[in-house]
Amino acid sequence: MSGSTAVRDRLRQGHPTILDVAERAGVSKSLVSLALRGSPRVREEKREAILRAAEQLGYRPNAVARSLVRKRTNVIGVMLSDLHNLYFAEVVDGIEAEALSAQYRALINTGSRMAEREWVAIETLLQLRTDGLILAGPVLPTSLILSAASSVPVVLVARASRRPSVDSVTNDDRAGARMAVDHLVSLGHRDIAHVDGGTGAGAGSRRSGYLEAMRDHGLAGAAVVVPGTFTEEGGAAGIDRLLASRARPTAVFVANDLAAVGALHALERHGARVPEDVSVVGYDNTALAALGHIDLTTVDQPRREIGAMAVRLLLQRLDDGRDRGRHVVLPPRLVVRGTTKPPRAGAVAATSARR
Amino acid sequence: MSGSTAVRDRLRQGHPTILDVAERAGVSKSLVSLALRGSPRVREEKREAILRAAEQLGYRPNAVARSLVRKRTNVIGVMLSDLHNLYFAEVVDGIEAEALSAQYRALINTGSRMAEREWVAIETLLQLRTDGLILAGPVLPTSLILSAASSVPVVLVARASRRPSVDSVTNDDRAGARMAVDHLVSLGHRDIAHVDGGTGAGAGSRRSGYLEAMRDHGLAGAAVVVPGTFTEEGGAAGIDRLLASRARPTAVFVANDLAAVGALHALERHGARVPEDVSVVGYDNTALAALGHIDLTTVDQPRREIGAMAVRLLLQRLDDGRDRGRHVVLPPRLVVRGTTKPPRAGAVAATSARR
DNA sequence: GAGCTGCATTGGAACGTTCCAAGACGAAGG
DNA sequence: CCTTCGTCTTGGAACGTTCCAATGCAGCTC
Repeated sequence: MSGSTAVRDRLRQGHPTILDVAERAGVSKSLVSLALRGSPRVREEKREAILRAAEQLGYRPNAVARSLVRKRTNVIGVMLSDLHNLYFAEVVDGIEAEALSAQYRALINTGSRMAEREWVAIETLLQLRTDGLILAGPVLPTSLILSAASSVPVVLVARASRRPSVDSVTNDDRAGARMAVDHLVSLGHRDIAHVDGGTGAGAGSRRSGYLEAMRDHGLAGAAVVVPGTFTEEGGAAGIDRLLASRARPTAVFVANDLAAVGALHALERHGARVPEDVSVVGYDNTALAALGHIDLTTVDQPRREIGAMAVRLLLQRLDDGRDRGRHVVLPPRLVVRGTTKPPRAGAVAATSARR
Repeated sequence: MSGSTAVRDRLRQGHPTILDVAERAGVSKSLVSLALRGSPRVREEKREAILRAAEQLGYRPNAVARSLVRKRTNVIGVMLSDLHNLYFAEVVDGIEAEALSAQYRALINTGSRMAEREWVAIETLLQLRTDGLILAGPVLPTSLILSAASSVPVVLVARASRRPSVDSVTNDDRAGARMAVDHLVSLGHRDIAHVDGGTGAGAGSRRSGYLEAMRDHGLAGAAVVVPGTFTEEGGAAGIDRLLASRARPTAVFVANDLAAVGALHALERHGARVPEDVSVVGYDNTALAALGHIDLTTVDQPRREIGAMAVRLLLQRLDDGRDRGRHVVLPPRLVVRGTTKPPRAGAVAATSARR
């Protein structure tokens, strides 16, 4: 017995285990396990001895071993398509807060916006046996998402899904786009263009929302959509294309904040002042929009809430055994800042006259 | 034998294991293990049968079990103090690329800039037995960092260290600050103020670099430092304070980009045009600075390289058994954009006259 | 045809936990 | 004095891998 102790000591290089604690406290490994997990049926005196021994040895539970036997890691894997997009930072805040309060940990992995890298990230999380997966803004094909979902609960964030095997949390892009248009119309704008987001997540719905709102306001004839992307360059290129083809509109609704900043700069280049000559509305209310120097009117997505909801959906599948798909759509909110104001009298008249 | 098979099948709910694959392929678990890891000493015919069986069952290796026996997870834990800071996004790119090429995975956890949450994040990674830890911009006390470092190799990013047990990678903040000043001086500025970064990482060195450079240019008398922070508000408040106390300088070096954007806005508020009236230089060259609408002259940190270097330092300890501390300091680089230009003749004259 | 060699394959132990059925022990009850 | 009970404690099995020593077997040599 003391022989085996000697061997343990001699060979020890790594972390102390529950057996080391047991030996030092003079109890069995089982009791150590019980005590460390706070079981009420451990005699007070032994509990103290065990905690003391663990403390002295610098014992730290091995989550790997625990996960193996429990068949649960209590970890939620988060695949972030793009760390550079500030939009996701706050979503992650919501995920972490909600996960923590349910005794789960969130582990993040990123995909650098490339389908292949995203799959590597997901495969890694699956091999680590995370209890559930949150995919934030994935660009990879639905078939791969479904294949991941066949082995673990999956929630999609910022990408819609109708599948019963994959939950999703999105904001109501269509409604948000309508809010943007409604706001501009209420300021007196009628000549409102849209720089769209191409294949970006939610871009299609934002475009539809814009078109619907224009129609509802009787402005279908004034609606113009120019192609763009969710990038600064995309927004700037959209403005260039817009101004090349027609008279300057009095307002532009751009598909997201980053593109809106690009649009702001392009308008400036073209000699148009914002908001005096042209009003600009973005989408997402990222930290960028809130900068004093940019001060962009935009549509806010409840990002923390989106993250928290994603975790809740996961836990419902994990703990309550739900197996029907849930697709939550959260309402956005207009945030009025400095890039929108009523059009100048002349501009309005011109547009009215044209109709 | 077929009895136990039936039991396995009936009870199967979770993931298929190596045993399921072995059974289906008609070989032992050991051979499956060998084949899946690409050992050359498995007969071709069996290898194919095994791969086919694994494929059909949708087998996915259990990294938890593997880690337990190998006593290695091949995972590098990354604790990010703040996801909202774009500075770290690119550092993570470097970390991921370098880790991937060395067959490691990077797993990220965040601390929300609160020491307590940072410790939770680190503790989680330690319990998961990540092979090494990269702490990016941690705010927690050195004692805790040392305690983590006693059980696993730790590299600090964007926080200097002199300890032998903890490696670090930083940029040469002092040299970067000098570059900023040198640039302004070479444009003809002499009245150059500095809005500092308070307790932010590197802020102290940037301040020293500024003061040294001013002294070296014979401008010690013109040096002014006003307190700020690494935030937009910090930069704006710095400008407010600066202009309240004295005549407007012709140039300002602000401790980081975010604060510089705040400064830009504050200067605008005070009726000073940038760069016509005042030149502004930031630090970090984050994505923010590159926005066309902001176009900030700034000092670039080689962020990808910093991340990659952090991984390399970790691997040296892990694989080559290095145990002396290494503290790498990488050179920054000036990026000239639109917020700096020579001072107007009058302004220079005024300052010169004053001396 | 016995012994050797080398290759392909195998079973068992180990990793550090949790869980479970069962053990030890003293007190209470008959 | 023997049971029974309850409380606290224990050893062994299991989780899914990897690693290692050992086995089987074919072909070769003498």
